[in-house]
Amino acid sequence: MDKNQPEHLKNAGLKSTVPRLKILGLFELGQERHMSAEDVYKKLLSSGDDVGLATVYRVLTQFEQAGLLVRHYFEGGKSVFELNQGKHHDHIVCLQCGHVEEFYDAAIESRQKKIASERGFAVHDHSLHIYADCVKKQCPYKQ
Amino acid sequence: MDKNQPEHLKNAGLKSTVPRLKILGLFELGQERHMSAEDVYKKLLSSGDDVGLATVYRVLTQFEQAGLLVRHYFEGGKSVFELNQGKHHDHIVCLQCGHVEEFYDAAIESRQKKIASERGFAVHDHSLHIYADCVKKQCPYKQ
DNA sequence: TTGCAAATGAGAACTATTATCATTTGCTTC
DNA sequence: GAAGCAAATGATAATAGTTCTCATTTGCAA
Ligand SMILES: [Mn+2]
Ligand SMILES: [Mn+2]
Ligand SMILES: [Zn+2]
Ligand SMILES: [Zn+2]
Repeated sequence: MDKNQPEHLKNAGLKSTVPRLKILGLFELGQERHMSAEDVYKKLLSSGDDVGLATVYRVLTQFEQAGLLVRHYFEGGKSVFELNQGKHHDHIVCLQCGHVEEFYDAAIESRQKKIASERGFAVHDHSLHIYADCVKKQCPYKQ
Repeated sequence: MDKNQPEHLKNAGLKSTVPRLKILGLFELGQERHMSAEDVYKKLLSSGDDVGLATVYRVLTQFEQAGLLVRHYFEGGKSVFELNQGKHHDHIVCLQCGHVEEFYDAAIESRQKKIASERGFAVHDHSLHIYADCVKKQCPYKQ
């Protein structure tokens, strides 16, 4: 595990507490890259860590504001978070199994900037979600 | 007002009822193109029409399933609906005033298809939302 | 008209999330 | 290391958006 976690928190202006370290750890060395608050909460519980759900929500929001995590609003109404690695990307979400795949396309990005500026908008950010079915892949829920 | 509304409903396999006609009317001749359930409910109330909130939600979902409306999930957690005019488009949302502008870009659309199919996904649909500030436009909330 | 399945409306229930507040914990200072 | 204290936590209440339940009403076909 990453011994610099307390530093990561300090650098972000957050004091190093048990719940924060556990949650950051889940993202830094977890197998799941995209997790909702509920996902995080359940993982903590099942690994015996006793963290309140309110704290999970609070910490996720703080991490987002501190730039440690990025939040996405996928369909379905719940926020999903992932480690902020400084590289913007967009997502393909499988409607059968929920599998999330990432992609980045410079052409799409530049078209967006162009379109927005032509129309007199100063872009803050954007979200591009492609909802699809895995056809060639292993999809645990589909066959 | 559109005298063919009952036909529109019939064609969609929905029987022509008072709440359905009122709601469809709001979208067909309303000034607001993108409306949430709450928006629709409030408009009905303020025009003296007594429709239950549950009915509004039910009817909006039925209209979506019937292909009369399209639903979008903008940030903020509430669904927004608009008349389905058969032309897919994406949205720029002003973070100051909430103004929504529509755009369509063939290059972006085809890049998306390409990316998804290269990775073995069969696209159902997608959403592209650009969050921005109106800089050249009239923004009632900004200045 | 009558009959009845379909639709509606009031309110309960549910889901995701935020707010409240008494208790606990991570530093700082002695 | 112990004391002090602001910041953080956790249990739970509250909120927002939406769906469910079920008794009553309505559209429409006979
Ligand atoms: Mn991602
Ligand atoms: Mn639109
Ligand atoms: Zn992008
Ligand atoms: Zn598009």
